[in-house]
Amino acid sequence: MGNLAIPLNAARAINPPTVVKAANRILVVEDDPAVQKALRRLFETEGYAVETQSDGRSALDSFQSAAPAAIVLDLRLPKVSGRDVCKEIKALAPTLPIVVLSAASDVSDKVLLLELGADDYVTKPFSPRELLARVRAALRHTARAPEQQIVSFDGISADFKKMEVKRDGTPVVLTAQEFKTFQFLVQNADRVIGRDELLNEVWGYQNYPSTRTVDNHILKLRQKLERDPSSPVHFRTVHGMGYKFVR
Amino acid sequence: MGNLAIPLNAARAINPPTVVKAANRILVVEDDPAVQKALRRLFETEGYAVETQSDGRSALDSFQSAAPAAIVLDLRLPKVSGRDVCKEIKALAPTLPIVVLSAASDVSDKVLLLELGADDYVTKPFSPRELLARVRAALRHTARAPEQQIVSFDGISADFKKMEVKRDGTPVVLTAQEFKTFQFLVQNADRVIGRDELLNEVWGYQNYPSTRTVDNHILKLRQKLERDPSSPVHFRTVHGMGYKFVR
DNA sequence: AGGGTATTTGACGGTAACCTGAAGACGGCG
DNA sequence: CGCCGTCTTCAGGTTACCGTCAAATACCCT
Repeated sequence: MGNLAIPLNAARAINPPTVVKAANRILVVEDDPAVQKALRRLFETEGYAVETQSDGRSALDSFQSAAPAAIVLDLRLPKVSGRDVCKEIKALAPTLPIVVLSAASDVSDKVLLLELGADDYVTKPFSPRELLARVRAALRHTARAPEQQIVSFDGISADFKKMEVKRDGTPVVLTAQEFKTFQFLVQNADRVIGRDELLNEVWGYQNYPSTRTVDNHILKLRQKLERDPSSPVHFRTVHGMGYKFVR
Repeated sequence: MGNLAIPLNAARAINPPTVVKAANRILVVEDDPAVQKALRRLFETEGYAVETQSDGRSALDSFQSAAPAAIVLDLRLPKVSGRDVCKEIKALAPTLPIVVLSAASDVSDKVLLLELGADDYVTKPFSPRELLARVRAALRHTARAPEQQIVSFDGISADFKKMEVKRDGTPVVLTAQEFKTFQFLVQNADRVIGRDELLNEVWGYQNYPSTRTVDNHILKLRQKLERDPSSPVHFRTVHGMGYKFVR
């Protein structure tokens, strides 16, 4: 196996017999050398170990031994198309997160990506930060595989997979944004979260609403979930800072 | 949110004797005076301190002494192209986040942004909100230092993520400024910190409150956290110099 | 295209936090 | 021991922030 020039960080990944999955190793599959180099720099400065491959066949050959925590895959590749690479990897390692790089034109149908089994995608040209964010998110999802998907407290129970919330057994209808806000707050319980962070994490990179929007959604959540909305227990506001969820 | 009178105060903000990296100072590099002015207003009304430069050379000359927390950089610049500026700054200060302003045509090349090492970009014409959101996101991410997030001493325990402080197990309520002051002092324990520095770091550079303000917050902290506020043990004053926190 | 729902925006009032200025106490220094 | 500059403390006046509402816009489904 090719334990060649794997960067310093990967030094922990010894242990020949069993293939150890390095927590922060990323396999980058990209044919353009310039982009490949830039991607390597991007991820390495963020503390990831980077393994690169330039075509689909070598990617397929090497991903088992490299045992990355995530794969960044360009769709346009020589030899074996990126799509087939994606499908095949997903077949062999269904939990391994894959983030796809694709030209804007390819993305006209998201369906394709779902078929491929990709976990997320960014379209070129993309902002480096966005790619980073997506990879990190993908890592979070699978790394914390047993991320609490069902929570309950104070008569409220939520199932994030089914997108169901109940209070005292009776279903509560949350809208999309409300639900996302709720989920983010719950999964970051006890932490103070600024409005900016909420806007970035929940609303994402396409909408840039004013901060009043956040307040309104918190208001709705309080009305729907708090026993006494006028004196909230769970959705607390931290003056000058943001909000904080406690159960 | 009409902080229009702020520029006056900013004019008084002379004499940084020691070069301190202000938590929220932004360097704007933009040659068009109108845009420059607009950007200044945008960031200043949001509470950031703004430093401006009109061309690449001065940007490179000044960014070290200005010590901004982030840079907003127009790609089309006189003298030295924005691309080179970006590359060079990234070489000198890899962790300093850079958000690039560019015409749509400039980013058509997928490679460009990655090669430059920019953290994020917005294409002209851009929405002020979007730019703000991206800058904030960039700031938040790099600010995520592996600082000690939980400290305890003498019956006092603090969790900076949760923004919780307890004395002998009972919660102590700190206001936003009090908390920020506390955090900064704790994370710079045993060091004498002048009022100027405190004002820069905790209050930001743009509004320059009278020095009484700092005293007042120290007072509050002593009242809330010291066992005997009249003879402080942890929040010590260094006559003629400033304050110093010891645990 | 139309109607209904979700989301966003902007205004307004109340309230908590903040800043300021003055008066007195303390400390350093001759 | 006395002077002067610096620090502490206190109490309004002012600002900035948050919650709420209602109107405007975006979104979706038929």
